[in-house]
Amino acid sequence: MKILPLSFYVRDTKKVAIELLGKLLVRKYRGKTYCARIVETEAYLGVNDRACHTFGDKRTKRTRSMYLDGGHAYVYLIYGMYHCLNVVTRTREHPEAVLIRAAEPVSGFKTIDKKLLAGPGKLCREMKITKKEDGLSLLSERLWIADDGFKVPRSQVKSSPRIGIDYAKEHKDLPLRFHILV
DNA sequence: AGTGAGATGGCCT
DNA sequence: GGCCATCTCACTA
Repeated sequence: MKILPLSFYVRDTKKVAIELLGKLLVRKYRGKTYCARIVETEAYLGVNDRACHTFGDKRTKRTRSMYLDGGHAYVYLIYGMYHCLNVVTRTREHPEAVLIRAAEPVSGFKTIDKKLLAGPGKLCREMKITKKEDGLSLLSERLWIADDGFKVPRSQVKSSPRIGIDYAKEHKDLPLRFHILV
């Protein structure tokens, strides 16, 4: 069980999005440890990607942590009631990130129902991830991603358009969503 | 099985 | 004031 090092995150965002599939997301909160296998991600490619919060180099209070170096968490509130967890990639000169859209429970959860963490809002709700974790290092004690040797053959990785970004005009159909085929 | 609406709040213009 | 990188439940068929 190897914690992913900084060098994993400071790379091409699309590559990171694909290689995060099958990795273990681990969260420690109030004495409990939640562990889940990542099965769906989306790449957000920074200042030139209309779907990305940093499109046009938009530096706001919300996007602040996207301008950290790779290996940090970017967490934001959506629809007033849900949070979304992103993994910041590349360097601070390239505000890009990977949205963790879904995972499957491995340990620490009340159920191992595969639907439990299917969706970015549910994942954050069940893993107790909120704005408090925004900007947190993924080499921290409370939140990290690990490789337990689980292999995902590239032939099992399917790409498709990203979800819920109809406003992104010419970028809305880019195949930047990745998930593991069942 | 598939569609539609409501909840709800921080942040941008 | 209006928009969201969502989820759930109620409704149709």
